Amino acid sequence: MYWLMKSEPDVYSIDDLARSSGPAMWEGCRNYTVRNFMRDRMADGDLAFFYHSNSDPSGIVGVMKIVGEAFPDPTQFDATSEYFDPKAPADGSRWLARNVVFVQKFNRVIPLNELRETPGLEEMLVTKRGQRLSVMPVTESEWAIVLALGQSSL
DNA sequence: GCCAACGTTGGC
DNA sequence: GCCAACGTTGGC
Repeated sequence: MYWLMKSEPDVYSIDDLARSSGPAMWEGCRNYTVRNFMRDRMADGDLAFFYHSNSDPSGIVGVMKIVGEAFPDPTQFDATSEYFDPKAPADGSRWLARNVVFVQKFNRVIPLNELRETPGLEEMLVTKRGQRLSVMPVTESEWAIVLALGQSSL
């Protein structure tokens, strides 16, 4: 499957991922729909768009790859972390993380506005009003269209 | 910084 | 199990 995963670049950007020598942990997701995606639908080797949220402009900035399986997010047990969850069951099943590796940074940001205006992306979840999931599926045709935009030098 | 949308919590 | 209150996301 294909995915879109959001991060605020002030917190973690695609440049941070590109600098990372090995896999990076995608942590801190605290939404059950996202948890279920990461647990049940996401697979080793899946590709994902890296989306910068709360940015100027917000948009898709590159591609990464999921490596390995889901595992308990260690930040849920870390009292010093902003992601600490005092009610998290000890088995770690409430909040999961995934490892990701950098694949490519696009020549340019593909802003949300452009996604909304691009034929074929009318149903893309990230363009929907009120859509707040930080991890969401992308269809194969959406993937191909966005990838072509990202590899153009417009 | 505003606020719409929507997820989560908790009283009942 | 309903639903009001509250918290969070994230575009603008």
